[in-house]
Amino acid sequence: MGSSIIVKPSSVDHMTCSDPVIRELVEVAPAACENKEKPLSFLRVIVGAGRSSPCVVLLIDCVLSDATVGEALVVEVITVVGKDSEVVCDVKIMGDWSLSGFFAENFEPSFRFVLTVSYKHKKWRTADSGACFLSFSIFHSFSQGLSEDGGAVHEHLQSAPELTVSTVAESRPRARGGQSEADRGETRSAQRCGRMEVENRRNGYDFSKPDKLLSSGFYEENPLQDETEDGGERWCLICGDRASGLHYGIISCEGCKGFFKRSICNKRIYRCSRDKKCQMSRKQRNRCQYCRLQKCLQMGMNRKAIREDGMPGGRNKMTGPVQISLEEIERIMSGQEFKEGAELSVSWNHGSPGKPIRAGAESLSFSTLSSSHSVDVNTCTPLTHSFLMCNYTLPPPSGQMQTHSISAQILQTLLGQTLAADDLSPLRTPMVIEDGYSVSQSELVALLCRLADELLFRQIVWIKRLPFFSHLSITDCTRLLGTSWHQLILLSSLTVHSAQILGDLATVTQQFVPSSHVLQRFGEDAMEVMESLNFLFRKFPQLNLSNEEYSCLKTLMLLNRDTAGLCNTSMLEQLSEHYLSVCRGLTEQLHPHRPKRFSDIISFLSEIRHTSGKMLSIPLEQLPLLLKAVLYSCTTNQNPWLEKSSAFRT
Amino acid sequence: MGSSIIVKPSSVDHMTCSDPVIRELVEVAPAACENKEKPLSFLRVIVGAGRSSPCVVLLIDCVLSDATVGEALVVEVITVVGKDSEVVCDVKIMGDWSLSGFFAENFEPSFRFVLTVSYKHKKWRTADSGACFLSFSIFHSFSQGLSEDGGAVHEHLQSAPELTVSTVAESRPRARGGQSEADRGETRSAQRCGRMEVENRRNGYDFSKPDKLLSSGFYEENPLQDETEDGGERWCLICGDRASGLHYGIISCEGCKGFFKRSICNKRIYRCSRDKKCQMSRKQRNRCQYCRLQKCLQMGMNRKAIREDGMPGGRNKMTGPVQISLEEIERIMSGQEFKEGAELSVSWNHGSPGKPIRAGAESLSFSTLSSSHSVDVNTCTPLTHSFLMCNYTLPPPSGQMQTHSISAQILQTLLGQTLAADDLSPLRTPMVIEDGYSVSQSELVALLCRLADELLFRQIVWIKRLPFFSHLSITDCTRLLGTSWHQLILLSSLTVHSAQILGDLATVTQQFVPSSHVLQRFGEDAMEVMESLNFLFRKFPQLNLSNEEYSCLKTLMLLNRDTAGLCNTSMLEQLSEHYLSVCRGLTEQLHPHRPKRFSDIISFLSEIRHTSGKMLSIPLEQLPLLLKAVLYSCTTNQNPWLEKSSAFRT
DNA sequence: AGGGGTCAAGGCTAAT
DNA sequence: ATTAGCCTTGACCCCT
Ligand SMILES: [Zn+2]
Ligand SMILES: [Zn+2]
Ligand SMILES: [Zn+2]
Ligand SMILES: [Zn+2]
Repeated sequence: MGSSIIVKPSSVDHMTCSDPVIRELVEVAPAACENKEKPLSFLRVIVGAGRSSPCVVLLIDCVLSDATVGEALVVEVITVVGKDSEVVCDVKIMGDWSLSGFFAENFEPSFRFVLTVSYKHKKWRTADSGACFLSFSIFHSFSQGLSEDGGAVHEHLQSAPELTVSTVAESRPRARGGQSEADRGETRSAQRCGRMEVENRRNGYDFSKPDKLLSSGFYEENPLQDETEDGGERWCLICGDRASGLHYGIISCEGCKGFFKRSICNKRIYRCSRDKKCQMSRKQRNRCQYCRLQKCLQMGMNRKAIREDGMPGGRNKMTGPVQISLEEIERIMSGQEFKEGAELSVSWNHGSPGKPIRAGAESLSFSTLSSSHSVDVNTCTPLTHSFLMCNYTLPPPSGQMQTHSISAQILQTLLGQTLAADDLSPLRTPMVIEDGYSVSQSELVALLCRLADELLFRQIVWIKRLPFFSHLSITDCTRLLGTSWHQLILLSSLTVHSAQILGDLATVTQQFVPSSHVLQRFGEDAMEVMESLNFLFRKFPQLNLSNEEYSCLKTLMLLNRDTAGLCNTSMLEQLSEHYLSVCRGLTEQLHPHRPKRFSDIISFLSEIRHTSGKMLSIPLEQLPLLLKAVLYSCTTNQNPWLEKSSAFRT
Repeated sequence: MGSSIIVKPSSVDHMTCSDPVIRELVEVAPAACENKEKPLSFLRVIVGAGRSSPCVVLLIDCVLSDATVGEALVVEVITVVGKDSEVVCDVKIMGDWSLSGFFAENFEPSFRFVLTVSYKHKKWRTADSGACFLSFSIFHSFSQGLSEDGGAVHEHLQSAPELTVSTVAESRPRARGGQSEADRGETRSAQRCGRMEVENRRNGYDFSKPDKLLSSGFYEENPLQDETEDGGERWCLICGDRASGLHYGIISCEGCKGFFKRSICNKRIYRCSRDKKCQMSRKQRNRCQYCRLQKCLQMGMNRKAIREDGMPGGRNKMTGPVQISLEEIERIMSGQEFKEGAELSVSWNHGSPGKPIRAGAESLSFSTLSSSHSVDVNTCTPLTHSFLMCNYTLPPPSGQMQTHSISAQILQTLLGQTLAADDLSPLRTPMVIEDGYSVSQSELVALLCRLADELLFRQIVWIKRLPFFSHLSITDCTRLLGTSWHQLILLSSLTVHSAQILGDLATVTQQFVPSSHVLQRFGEDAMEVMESLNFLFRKFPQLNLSNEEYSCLKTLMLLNRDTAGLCNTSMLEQLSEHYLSVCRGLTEQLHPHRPKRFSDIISFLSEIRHTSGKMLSIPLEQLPLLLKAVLYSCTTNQNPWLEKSSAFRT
C-alpha cells in the first residue's frame, strides 16, 4: 500500500494572505491503475511572495502516496499572462517554485497559470487557474523589512491553525500531520464529484460560504478571468444580496434590478424621510426607496440599458456601468431630467457640494475646464524631456501670450493622461453584509487583505497607464511602487474611495466585535496609527481636492525622491518637479483665496507617507480593531464628509 | 460647365410596375477628370415590359452632363441568367433597350444583368443587378389588349407623380422636370456616401424603409441570387422580423428560431386564449405562444433539424422545410406525439376537416393513396402520345386485371409529376405588418404587385416542371401562359394560398383606409368583380379540393382550348382531355356520393376564368379597396373556411 | 451556414 | 400597489 505523506509549505514563512488557488485536477495520462491508489491524490497551489525580491511564488501543496521526501515531482508551469514561456522544472516535493522574475520583469498585476505535474509515470494537469492577482503581501514583507522588524505577518500566520492539512481521496490512507479532517461529510461529497476542496483556508475565513460576508468580487470581475466559477457567486453591489448576474451594467440582485426598472420606467420620484444615507442590505433595502435608487445610480446602473420598445431578449451592444455625478443623480432622482448630453458630468466647481472626488466622476470635460480656468504653466517647470515634447505634440512654452492654449494642451495631454489613467469606479470587493451578521476577526482580516489587493491592483494598472510609463524601466517602476504602494493605497482610500470606506467598510467593521485577546494586544503603535488615520480621514477631505489635484498628488507620491536604487533619477526628478508645479498651479487657480492651501496639501502628503509607513508595522491581526475604531470615530459624531454640509466648503 | 439633361423614360408608356432596379455605379475606367463634373452622374435601370411581345425591356434612366439628345451612349448588357450572350448595342440617350426575346425565347422566369456603359471615353459598370423576376405586367398589358381597352395600368402610371425625377450627384446642376427633390436632406446624405437612391419609387411606395410593410421577400429569397445583398434583407416567414437565415428549414428570425427550439426540446404545450388565429408580427409574436408555434409548424419548420445529441452540426442539407397537415400540427401542439413516421401526412380523406389543399401539404404519400383507392384509368382517355409512354416507362393499359397497379403507376407518373411540379410552400412575399401600422394605397398596390409577381413566378416554374413541358414549344408555352396566367394565379389564391390570402393579406388590407378619391371611383366593374370574388372565396373552398384535383384543374386551365395561335394543338387537346378524365376519375373516386361534384368543379373553373378576366380591366388603383372588401367579407361574419366547422364537410 | 448555448433584457404572478 | 423569485425571450456567440 505504501505510506502517504503530506507536503506542507511550512518552510515558507514569508507567505502572506493571498487565497489558496485550487483547481480540479485533470488526469492527462491514461489512468494505468484505475481503482488502485492514486499516487497523487491532492494538489493545491498557493500563490505566495518571493523572499528576496517582489515576485510570485507558487507553492505546491500535495499529497503523495508511497513517496519519500526528496523524490522528484516534475512540475511544468504554463503561465498564460505574464511570462509566456513554458518552463519545465524539477521540483523537490517539499520545495516551492517561483515564477522567476514574474512582476519584477514585466510589471503585470495579474497572471494565470496551468500546472502539469508528472510523478511516477503519471501526469496530471490542473485546470486553468483563472486570473490571479498580485497580493499586496508581495510588497508588504519588503516594506516591513525596510521599516520595522517584519514579524507582524509572520506572527499572524503562525496563529492560523492547520494551514496545510489536507486529505487523501477515496483510498483514504491514514492522514498524518494534524487531526484527520477527512471524516467530515462535506469533504467526502466534494471529492466524490471530482473536485478538490480546501478544508482550512488562510486566515481562518471560510471561503466556502461566500454568502456570509465576501465573495470573489474584484477577483472574479476582472476581464482577465474566464468562466472558472468554482461555486463562486456574485453579490449585489447595492444591497449585498445574492446577485443573479449583471443588470443594467452592474452586478446586482433580482430585487434591485426590478426596482431600478420600475423606478426608471415609471419615472418614480421618491423621498427619503431621513438623511439620504440609509444603509442598503437585503433586509433594509425596502425601507427607503430614495436611497435605494440613489445607490443604484451611484453604483453605476445604466438607464440606457432599459429598452425603449420593451422587447425582451437579445443582447445590448454597449451597456457597461455608467458613472454619473452626484448632481446628475440628484437631478434624476428629483425628476428634473432634461435635455440630451446630461450624462456628461463635470465634476468640480459647478457649485458641487460635498466631495468632488469620489468613485463615480470619471467623465470630466476638459474643454469646459480649459475654457473657464487657465493654469499659468509659465510658472511650472519647463518641460524639456523628449517624450513630453514629442509624444503629445506639445508646443514649447515660448511666451506669455499662449498661456491659455498651452494650458489647455497640457491639461489634455500630460495631466489629462494622468487623470484618465486612474480608475475612479467603485471598488469591486464586496463590502456588504446581511443585517445582523456578526463579522469575525478572520473574516475582517480577509476583507482588508482583499481590499488591499484590489487597491494595489488599481495602482499598478494606473502606473502602466501613466503617460511616462513607457519611458521608465521596469526596475525603476518596481522600486517606485515598492516604496510608495502603501501611500498610494491610503491616498486612494482617503479620496476616491472614501465613500465606500466610510460607508460600506465602516458598516462592516461595526459588525465586528474584537476578542479580548485582540483588545489586550492593541498597543502604542496601533494607538498612534489610529490617531493619525483619524486625523487624516477627518481633515483631508476638507481640502476638497479636485480630481486633477488628486492625480498630481498621487503621481508625486509615486515619484518619491527618497526611493533608493533608481536608475533614471534625473528624469524622475524632472517629472516630480513638473507635477509639483502643475499641482501648485491648479491649486492656486482653483482656490485663489486660500494661499496656504498648497502647503497644506503638501503637509498632508507627508502625513500620509508617515502614517502608511507606520501602518506596515501594525500586525495584521490588529487592523480590524484599528479600522473599526477609526471608521467609527469618523462616521458617528458629526461627520462632515458624508454630509453635504456647506459649512466646510470654501 | 455644360448643361446636364435628365433622360426620362417617359416615352415608355407600356411600362408597368416592376420595381426600379438601381445599383451603385462602379466606375470601370480610371477616372480621368476626378474633381470635375462626372459626365455620367446617375444611372438607373428600370425593368419594363415589351410593347409588342411579352419580353423584358431595360429602361436606362440616366443623367448626363454636357450632352445633347441623340448622342450615343454605348450600353453593353451581360445577362447572367437567361441569355448568356454579351451584346454591345448603341443606345440613343432617350431610347430604351430591350432584352430581345428574353422570356419569349427561353421561358425563364428570372434573370440578372450587368450593364457596362460607355460615354465620352469613360466607362462605368453597374453592380450585379441581383435576381430580377418577370413582372406580371409583362402579360398584363397583353391580356388587357386582348380583353378590354388596356388603359388601366397606363392610367395608374399616369397618376404616379414624378416617376423619373432624379438628381445629379455632387455637382448638382439645376434639376429639371418636376420639383427639385434634391434639396431633401436624406437625398444629399445618401449621395454623399456614394450610393444612388431613387427619390420617387414606383407606386409611391418607399422601398427604402423595408421594416414598414414589405421587403424584398420573395424577390431576394430566390436561390438565383448570390451575395449581392445591397441592403436586401430576408424576413421571417413567421413574424416578419428581420431573418438571420434558414433555421429548421425556413427563413426565420433569431426569436422564432429560439422559440421553436425551446418549444420542441422542452415539449412545451401551449394554449391559445383566443381563437387560435392570433396574428404574428415582431411586436405581437409574444402574445400567444400557441399561435406562434402553430405558425412555425404551418410555415414548415422541421422538428427533425433539432439535434438530439446536442452537437452543433451545421452543414445538414437534408433538413429542408416539412409541410405537415393541420391534424398533425394539432397533434404536435397538444403533446399527443407518439411514434415515428407521423411526419408523413396524407392530405385527404383522413376525416380531414376544412381545407385539404393549402400551403403545407406537399409530402403526399402515393402508396397510401393507391392502395386504398383506385382510379379506373380505363375510363380515361388512353394515352397514346409518345412521351407519355416512353419517358416514364408507363406500361400500356392492356387489361382489366392490372387496373390497380396501372392506376398507381399513372398516379406516380403523370399525375404525380404534375402534382410534384407545384410549389405548395407558403408565399415568400412578406405580408406581415406592425401592430398599428397604417397601410397606404401605394403600399398596398406595391404589395399586390409583388404578390402577383410571385404567383406568376410560381406558375412559370410549375409549367417548366410539368411532365409534358419539354414536348411543348416555347412559343406555345408562352401563348398558353399569356392566356391563362391570371386564371392560374386566381386559382392558386383560392386554394393553396388561401390561408395566407385570407389571413395575412386580409390583415394588411384591414389596415388600409381607402381615400375618398378611390372610393368615388369604385365603379360598376369593380362591384361586379367584387361579387364574383366574394362568391369564389366563399364557395370554392367548400369543394374541398384535393391536391390532385387541384393539379388537374390548374393544368386544364393552362391547356385552355381557346388559346389562339398555337402550333401543336392536337397534343394539347389530347392532354387536356386526358387531364379532364383523370380529374373526373379522381372526383368520382373521392366523392362517390356527390355525383354533381365534377360538374360543379368545372363550373367553378369557368367562373374563375371569367372573374380573373374581368379583374384585368379593373384599374390597379381600385384593387386595394376591392381586395379589402372581399377579404373583409370573407373573414368576418361567419367564415367557414378558416374554421374547422364540420357542417361543410361531406 | 446553421446548429446549440449564453445571459441580460422583459414578463408574470404569488406574496406582502 | 410594490416586491422579487422565476420564467421566457432573443442578439450574439461559438462550434462543427
Ligand atoms: Zn440588490
Ligand atoms: Zn433614505
Ligand atoms: Zn420570426
Ligand atoms: Zn393565439
